[in-house]
Amino acid sequence: MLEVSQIRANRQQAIDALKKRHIDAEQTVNDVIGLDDKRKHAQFTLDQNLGEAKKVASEIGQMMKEGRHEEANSAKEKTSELKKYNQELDQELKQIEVDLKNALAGIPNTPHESVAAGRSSEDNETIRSWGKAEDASHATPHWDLAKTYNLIDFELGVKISGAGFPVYMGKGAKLQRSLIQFFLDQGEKAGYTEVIPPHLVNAESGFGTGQLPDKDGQMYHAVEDDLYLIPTGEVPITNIYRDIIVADEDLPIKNIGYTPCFRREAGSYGKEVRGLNRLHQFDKVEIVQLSRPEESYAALEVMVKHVESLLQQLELPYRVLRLCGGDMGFTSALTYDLEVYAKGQGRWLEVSSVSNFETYQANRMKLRIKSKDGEKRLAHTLNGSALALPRILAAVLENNCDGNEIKIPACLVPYTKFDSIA
RNA sequence: GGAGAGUUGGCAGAGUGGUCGAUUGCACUAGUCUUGAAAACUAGCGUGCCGCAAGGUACCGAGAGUUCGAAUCUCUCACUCUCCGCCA
Repeated sequence: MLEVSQIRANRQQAIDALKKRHIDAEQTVNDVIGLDDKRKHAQFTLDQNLGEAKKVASEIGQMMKEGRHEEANSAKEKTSELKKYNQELDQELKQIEVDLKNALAGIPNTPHESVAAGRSSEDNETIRSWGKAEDASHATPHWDLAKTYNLIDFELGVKISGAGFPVYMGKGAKLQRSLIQFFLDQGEKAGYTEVIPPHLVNAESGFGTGQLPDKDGQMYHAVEDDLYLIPTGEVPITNIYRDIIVADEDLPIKNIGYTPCFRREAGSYGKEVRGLNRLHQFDKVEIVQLSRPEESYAALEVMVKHVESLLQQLELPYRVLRLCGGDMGFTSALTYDLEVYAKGQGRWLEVSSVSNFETYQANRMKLRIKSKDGEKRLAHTLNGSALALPRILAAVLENNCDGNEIKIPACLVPYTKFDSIA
């Protein structure tokens, strides 16, 4: 959620920045400022009236104490009208606050100045790439390899749950688990503290990181208990710090966590989503940072480098993209996507998304920093996949198969305890 | 799932209708004292909103209600603890 004070101070910049998302925010921004004006006025009037009511009440108390009952009774009668009026004002103020919050929550984050104004993934900018994306028209896609080598059973998953819920088996399961362990260990080396958060969250948490109300239909909802299955570890891990004031000297705060992720992916079908490319349940290791505003963009770069080092150790060719305004998530100010080249499909697969949300999530969550001299300000939040498992697994299988056996990348062998799948 | 007891500021813990946003202790910050530290003493020390400020206003788990007036009374919900039941 954008801050009203920022919108007021930089009204035109905000509108211009949102144009990169192809949103004309002029009307909404004016509405927000108008509602905020109304809110301030209503708050002022209410406070004044409450003060008056309070004064009368304490006077009555004094009269009662002194036994002046008649005076007290006549004063009581006079206050009833004031009381009624205050109730109306209170309702009015609450309504304005709800309207204002809804209007604000409906505005996406303002893109960073480096973000281009494109419309779709076509307009994303490739920042750099590593490794060679070999032509391999004869290479095999992972869904065939998974079957040949008995690593993943997609049909079995269909029986148990439905499409998009694969069953990993034997060395496939071990490889998956090894990747998770490798990612966690690398994160710990980079200074992240591991957490294992809940996999179901309440609506407040969903709102805090911005999944609600924007992406309501994309999450599984356990209606009976009004809990949502997490679409990413970002939600529970970032919400650890909801309604928290952190001491400046405790920053940056760096957490890493492995969680399964659940996404409804309503309406997806076709070869783009075949095999492991898009699932309803998948595993991911997520890194989250809370940062001082002036340090958040430096932190973002370091996070991207961390993800790159994982891909390099896995020897997977990749490229780093800076997303354009039209392709960027609702809550993000700047997002880098990392894509690996999957030889068997001849495609780039998105395996990580690293974002700086600036104060957008912090404002929703009321996550603040308190400096030594008592000054309070909103923190910046950042997160990134480090990494998302299924597509990494797909790329590892496709890129390391020589037609005979699949070689395990050296960095994983200490975890898998086998160096090839034959 | 059943029965009972609770939920107050960073922590502990008073407060059962009228200057209570809240006694006190600990922790924390600054100062005095000290060669330094400790101790002692002094002062400060929650959050939101309105306001240039002075100040005002709201918040005692959440929401609603009774009352001129609620931390205190009533109702609903959430959570915690104890006992019983069930269970990896």
